[in-house]
Amino acid sequence: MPVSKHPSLTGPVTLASIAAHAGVHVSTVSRALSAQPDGVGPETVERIRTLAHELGYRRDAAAHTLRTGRTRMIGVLVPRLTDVALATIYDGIDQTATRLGYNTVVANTRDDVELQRSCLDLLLSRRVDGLILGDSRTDSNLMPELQRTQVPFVLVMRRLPGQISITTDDLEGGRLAAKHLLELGHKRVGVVAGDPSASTGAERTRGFRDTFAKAGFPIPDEYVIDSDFHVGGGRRAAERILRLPVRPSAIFAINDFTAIGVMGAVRDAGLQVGSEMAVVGYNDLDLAEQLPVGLTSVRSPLTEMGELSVHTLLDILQGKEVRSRRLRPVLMARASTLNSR
Amino acid sequence: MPVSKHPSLTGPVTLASIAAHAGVHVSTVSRALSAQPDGVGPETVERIRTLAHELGYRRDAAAHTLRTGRTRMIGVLVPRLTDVALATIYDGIDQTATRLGYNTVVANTRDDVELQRSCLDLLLSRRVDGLILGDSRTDSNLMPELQRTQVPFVLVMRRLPGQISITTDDLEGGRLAAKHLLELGHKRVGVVAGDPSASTGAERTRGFRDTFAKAGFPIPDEYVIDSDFHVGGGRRAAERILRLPVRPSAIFAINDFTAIGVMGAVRDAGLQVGSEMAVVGYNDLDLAEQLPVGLTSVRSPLTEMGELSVHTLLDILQGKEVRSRRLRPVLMARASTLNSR
DNA sequence: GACCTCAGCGCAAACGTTTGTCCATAATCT
DNA sequence: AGATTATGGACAAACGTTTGCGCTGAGGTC
Repeated sequence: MPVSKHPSLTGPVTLASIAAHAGVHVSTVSRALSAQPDGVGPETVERIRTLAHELGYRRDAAAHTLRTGRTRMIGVLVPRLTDVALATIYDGIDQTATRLGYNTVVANTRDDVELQRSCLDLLLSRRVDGLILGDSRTDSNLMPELQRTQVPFVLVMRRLPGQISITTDDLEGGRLAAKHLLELGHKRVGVVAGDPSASTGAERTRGFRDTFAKAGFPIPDEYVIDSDFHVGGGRRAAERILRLPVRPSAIFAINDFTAIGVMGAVRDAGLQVGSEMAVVGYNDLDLAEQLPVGLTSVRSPLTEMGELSVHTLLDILQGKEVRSRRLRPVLMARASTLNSR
Repeated sequence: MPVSKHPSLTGPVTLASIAAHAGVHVSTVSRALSAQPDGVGPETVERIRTLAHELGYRRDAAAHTLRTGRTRMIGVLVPRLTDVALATIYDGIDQTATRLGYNTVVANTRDDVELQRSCLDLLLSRRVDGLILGDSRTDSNLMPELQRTQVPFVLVMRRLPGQISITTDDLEGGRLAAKHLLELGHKRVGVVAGDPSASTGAERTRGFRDTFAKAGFPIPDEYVIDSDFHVGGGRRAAERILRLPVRPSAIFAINDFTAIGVMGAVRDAGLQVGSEMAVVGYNDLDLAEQLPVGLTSVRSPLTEMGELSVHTLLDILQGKEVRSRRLRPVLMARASTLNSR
């Protein structure tokens, strides 16, 4: 416990103040407090360390960064943390980073290109050692600018051509959902397609549509509604789908939150989720299984993606060769489709 | 666009390098780039600013902090961001802070007292101007230590006696839930009580139990199960409640996520949520309304709590007098209780 | 025309670290 | 015993900003 046994120094406790107390030079204190105290006697190290602890010393991050040029910080950009999928990835990132001696600082860009730029500026001016981007979009041209800064980065969750990324195989995920519905006999289906500028939205939708097309049941464009990635967007998109002249028997939603919105719309249309309208989500958040009607969902290993993105970034920082990874999705079938015999 | 018209300077662009280009002193550049450029000619300001922009200058946060002692950063501590309620609060915090010219840095403490301390150390060594704590616990003694650091802070979501906090009136929220169930004729109910060391858990539960007791139906201890705040914890607690010799007709869950876990357990026990087992949640996340069985929930203004906590903290920073706030909760009745006639 | 004012800018110190270099003392070797 | 080598520590510079102060010269006042 940093008790104030040494009331003489009231101001902020710095290396200099510790040095004054210990009667040594500030550089000695610095070395004594460093991880490998070279060139300082063992008992001096001990004496200084306990003194520092007693005084409640905390290394000043700003000064440290200024001097060394390194922050041991990695910046993370996500669309929004209220999306549990992204929050889970960030959780994986933060845990792994912490374990490896790094800190993270996260910013929400709301899928807004302007905000993306300003958040990036912020992180760069904080001199992050590297970046993990969870919000990459095909309609933004941040990448060339980013590469000019020389700050290493990896993408997570969403891909972009030519960039290192850690994602799930979203094409395959879309296919899995489609095959599942096809096996259950669905021929006419709707899609809540998410944001086409995000690779998640685009690829999950494409994998899904391609599979239905190959099976002989191409999905007309009016059955595919773009949306955001949230409950409200799913709800609104589903309302449009349910108003179509020929109602589909199943709806594939781009993620679990939009799927819940779909469920709400289906319910309010007087239909039973599962028996009268099959619903498939994506990500398999832990709440999917517990919903009153268990939600069939394509599981993607979110925490693992977070971990992997940190490891990849750190490999880059150490000059290692790295490659993109696409993790394998798995379909978890539940009542929201299985009760649709 | 920061085009590299000036290839001469390849290194990082600093005030000094701009000064060299412009043929002025570094201090002039500093002033020209500051918000109110005093003592610099208007045309010099203009010239330097465009030059800085062309070179892609970004103020070095570390040096700025080191010199000024201020960071315009506020640190935020939350149990975990995968909890949508906390993520929403953080979203409110971050948006408001950004709007007011502050940045936020968040850390997850997982309701772990050890982690709390180390995260706090981290934020303090980063010299945050103030702190917003969303993870305060009655079983941790961080407060005295924190007060010694002189860094201003406010609590959000959870209260602690004697500290400035922005919360909802959780006692009242618990009462609202109880009154609602009493009006519907429920006499024997279970409670998924959350973490008793968090004021949210303790007070929602207390308000709920007190109201039932006053109505003549005290809730026995074995019908009140402590839990965490997540889906899995809700599920496990509900499983225990459902195994009780005399099964209750309703379950009050400490938040919406645990309520979803309760719904899963109820469903798997072969009961219909709503008609056979009423369920009440807390927070009214936007997904509550859209669930296959709409979840009755006590709405708490999460985003507003976030905003208010920032304003309060900034008021403290400006030396203003501030007071704790308890926002009013509202019960949103839906199918998970209304279909339980 | 001498004096003052003040705008515009340069000078230098300081913030708290880290780290290469150097010096004194003590220990080791021949 | 003298020369050499570790060893423990001091010294000082540097990282990029900000900011109080001082200097110069142009314009205004009497």
